Amino acid sequence: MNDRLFKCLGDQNRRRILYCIGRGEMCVDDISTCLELEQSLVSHHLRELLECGLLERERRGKKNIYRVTKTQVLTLLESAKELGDSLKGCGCE
Amino acid sequence: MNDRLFKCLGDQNRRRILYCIGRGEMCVDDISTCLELEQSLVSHHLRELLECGLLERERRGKKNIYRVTKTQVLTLLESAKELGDSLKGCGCE
DNA sequence: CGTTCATATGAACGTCTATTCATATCTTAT
DNA sequence: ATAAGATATGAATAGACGTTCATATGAACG
Repeated sequence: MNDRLFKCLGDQNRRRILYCIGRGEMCVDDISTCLELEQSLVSHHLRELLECGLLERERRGKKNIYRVTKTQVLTLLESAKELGDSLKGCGCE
Repeated sequence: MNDRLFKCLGDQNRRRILYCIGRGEMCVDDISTCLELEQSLVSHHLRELLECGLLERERRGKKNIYRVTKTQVLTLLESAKELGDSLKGCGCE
């Protein structure tokens, strides 16, 4: 268990998407242009994040708006970043 | 960046190894029998954890002793666990 | 030195995963 | 109803990853 969460966060583009949305909300196209990723690719990743329960979706007109449901994931990413940085200067690139 | 760390923690067996060693130290064979994993497999995973900088190795006689260098990773695993649990009851299995 | 214990390494294999391309779906406006 | 905008979906592909098996390495000890 927890495997899916880690696998989900294990992809850089998905983490970028989470960071990008942050505590606000965004539609697919905005994320797509913001991160310079293909719309289709973003959609696929959003689906995974959604199924993991990290995001929620809301229809608003033509657009689908995404929001981070569990903001804990942002702090988790932050701690991971700190840990990752502290691993840099120890012979392991 | 940070990609390798997440990928590393993305494997259940590697997380089990980290938990298993915990704040103590263990040799390969102990981990192997403790987790009921092939010695070879454990060795491969230890190598990855080592290269990520999460573990350090020490030769002691015939044995190789492994230790968790960055205990922050244990707390990180803990927070991830909590987050993962909170994701269970929201329609996403 | 040869043997045994403990571990590392490399090749091989199947499986999972990210990405792309093409197309379908759904919504609003004309 | 048709068209255009916005997004989702499915197939296909290439590359990465986890596991296993067989073998190599290294240390201690007779």
